[in-house]
Amino acid sequence: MSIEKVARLAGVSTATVSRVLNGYEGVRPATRDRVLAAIAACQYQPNLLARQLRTSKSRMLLVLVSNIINPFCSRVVSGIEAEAEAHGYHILLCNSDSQTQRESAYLTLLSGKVVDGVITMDAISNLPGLRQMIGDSPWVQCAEGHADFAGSSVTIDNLQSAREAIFHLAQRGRQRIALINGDPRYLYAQQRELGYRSALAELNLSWSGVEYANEVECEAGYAAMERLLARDQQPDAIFAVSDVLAVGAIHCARQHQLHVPTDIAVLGFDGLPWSAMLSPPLSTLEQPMYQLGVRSVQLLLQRISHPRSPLVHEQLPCKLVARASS
Amino acid sequence: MSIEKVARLAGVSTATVSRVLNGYEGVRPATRDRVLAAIAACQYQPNLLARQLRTSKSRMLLVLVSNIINPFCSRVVSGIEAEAEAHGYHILLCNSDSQTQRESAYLTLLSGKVVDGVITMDAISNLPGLRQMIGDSPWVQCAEGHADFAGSSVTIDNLQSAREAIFHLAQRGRQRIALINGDPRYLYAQQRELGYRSALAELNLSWSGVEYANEVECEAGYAAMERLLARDQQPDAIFAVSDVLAVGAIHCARQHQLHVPTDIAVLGFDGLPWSAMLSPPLSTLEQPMYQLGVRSVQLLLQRISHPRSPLVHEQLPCKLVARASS
DNA sequence: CTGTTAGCGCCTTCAA
DNA sequence: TTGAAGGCGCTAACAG
Repeated sequence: MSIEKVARLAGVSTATVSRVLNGYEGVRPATRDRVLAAIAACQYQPNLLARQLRTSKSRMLLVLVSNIINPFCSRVVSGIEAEAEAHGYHILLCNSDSQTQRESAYLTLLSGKVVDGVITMDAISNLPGLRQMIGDSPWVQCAEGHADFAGSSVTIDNLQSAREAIFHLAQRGRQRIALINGDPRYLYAQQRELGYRSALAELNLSWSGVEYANEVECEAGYAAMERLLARDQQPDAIFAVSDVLAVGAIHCARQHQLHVPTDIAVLGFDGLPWSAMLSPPLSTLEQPMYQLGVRSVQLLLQRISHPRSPLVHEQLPCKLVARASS
Repeated sequence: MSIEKVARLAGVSTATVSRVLNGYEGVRPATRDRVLAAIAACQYQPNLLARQLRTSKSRMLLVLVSNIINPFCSRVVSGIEAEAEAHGYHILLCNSDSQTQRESAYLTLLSGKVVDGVITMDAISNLPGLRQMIGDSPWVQCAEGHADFAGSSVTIDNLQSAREAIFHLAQRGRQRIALINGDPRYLYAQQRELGYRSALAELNLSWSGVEYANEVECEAGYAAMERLLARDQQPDAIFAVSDVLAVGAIHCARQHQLHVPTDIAVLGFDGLPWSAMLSPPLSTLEQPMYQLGVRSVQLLLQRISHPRSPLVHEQLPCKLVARASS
C-alpha cells in the first residue's frame, strides 16, 4: 500500500523505490527490476496527495467559468482541458456564475496549494475581489481580460468586433440596429456596447436600442427581442452578443410574423457550428473558442514555471461570417 | 504560513490552533480569540493538501465526461457541479472522449487519493476497463448505466423512450422511419436502436434505416442524413438521438428541397431549450439532464460516506414533447 | 549505486 | 482546557 511496504518487499530502502518511481537514472537494472516486481506484486499505487505535499506541486489547474452550459464556455473549457492534459495537468471546474461567494470557496484551493494556478472567465466587475483572493498566484483571465489588471489575459477585440458587426448591417441598408447584450457586469458586454454605439455614431444612425439578456439562454434572447419589438419604432436589424441569444431573437421575430432577413436582419456572435444550420443560416462573428482555452493554459503554465515572467495580454482574431440571416 | 507559526504567534500549541481551525468546542474563548487574532495577523491559509493527506479525505469528485461540448453533457455536469458544491465538494473534470488512455491518466487521481469518488458518463464498452482501474472505490455511472456492472447508476429508460419516439412518428402516418444514432459503443445508442427495431417490428413497418453519427455535432447529423437520403427509398421520418444531430438532419433535408415536416418528419432527443425555437420547432424526447447530474452526486456521496451501502440503479423519467417538426 | 534521515503541514490520540 | 508527540506517504539532501 505504501512505499515502505514496497521497499520491504523488494529488500531496498524507500529512497530507491522513490527513485524507480520517478525514473531516476542511477539505479542498477537488477535492483530496479526487483522494485518493479514488488510494485506489481502488491499493486502499489502512489499516494499523490503525499507527493504533492512533499513537492508542493499539484499539477492541477482551477477553472472558474461563468456557466458551463453556455456553449461558448464549454468550448473554451474543452480547449483548456485538452491543452492542460497535454502538459500533464488536470483541471478543477467551477461554475461560478460570477458569484463571489462560490468563487471564494474554490479559491481556497489555490491558497491551500491544491491547484497550481487559476484561469477565470469572470465578469470584470469581480476582478478586484478576485485579485485580493488570488494574490500573486499564477492567474490568467480568459475572454474577459484587461491590461489594467494583474494577471495575464487572452481575449478578442470586442470593441472592434462589435463595430464590424454594425458596419456589416449598415452596409446592407439597415437603419435601426438594435443590440441584444449580455450581463453588463461583463467587460465583453461593455466593450461590445461601446463598439455598437461608436459605430452608430460614425454612421450617423440616430436610432438605437439596447436590451440586456439576463442569462445566455435562448429564452432570454426571446424576451429581449419581445421588449425591442414592443418599442414605438421597431428595429430592422439585431446584433446579438451570442448565437444562443440570436436563436431566441429569430424565433420571436417569427412569432411576430416578421421575416428574417427581409423584415429584420439578425447577426449573432460566437460562431457555434449549428449557427450555420439554422433557418435561415445565421450570420455571426466567429471567435476562436477552443484556441482561447488553449492559449490561456499556455500562458498560465508559463507563469507557473517562471513566476517572474512578464504578464501577457493577448488578443486572438475574430471573423465575421456573413450568411442568410443578414 | 504554517500552523506552527500561528501557534507561536498566539503563544499556544499547534494542537490548539488546529482545534480552533476545525471549530472544536473545548477551547477557552480567550485562547480562541488569541488564535483567531494570530491567524488574521499573518493571513494564515491552511494547507489543504496536508489536511487531506492527514485525514485521507479530499472532498473532490472526479467527473469523466465523454465530451463537454455536447450540450447534453454540459447540462449534466452543471447539475453535478451544483449538487457537489452544495455538499462542500469540488469537481475535477475530464473530457475522456471514452478513450481509455485519457481515462486511466485521470483515474490515477482516484487511486492516488486525490479524489474521493468518480462519476463517469462513459461508453458501456469501456466499463470492464474502468472497473479494473476503479476497483471498489465509490463510483456512479451516469446516463449510461447497467445493472450488471459494479457501480451505482442513474439513467433513463432508453429502450422505452426510443419506442415511444417511433410510435409517435408512426401514429402520424410515417412509414419509413430512419434512425440517426450515436456511437454504438455507447449503451444508450445500443438501447435506443433496440427500441427502434422492436417498435418497427411491432408496427409491422418493414422499412428501416440506421446511420451512425461519428460525433455529437450537427455536421455529423448532416452527414448521416446525406447518407440516408442517398438511399433508393428515402425515409419519411427521422429519429435522431440528439437534438444537435437533428439540427444537422433538418438542414440537410432543406438543402435537398425537402420540407419538414411535410416531406419528412424529424424527432430529436435531449430537449435542449433551443430545440423549441428552431424553425420548425423540434419535437424531442426531453431528458432530465440537470437532475441526472444531481442524482449521480447524491448516490456517490452516499457510497462515499457509507461504502457498504447497497448499489442503486435508478431511472429518471423522460417526456416526449411534440412540436411542429413531426 | 543505495540507505539514512529529515521534513512537507496537518490532525489526533494521550497525558497532564 | 491545553500541550507533546507521532505519523499520513512521499521526496530530497547527504552520506557511505
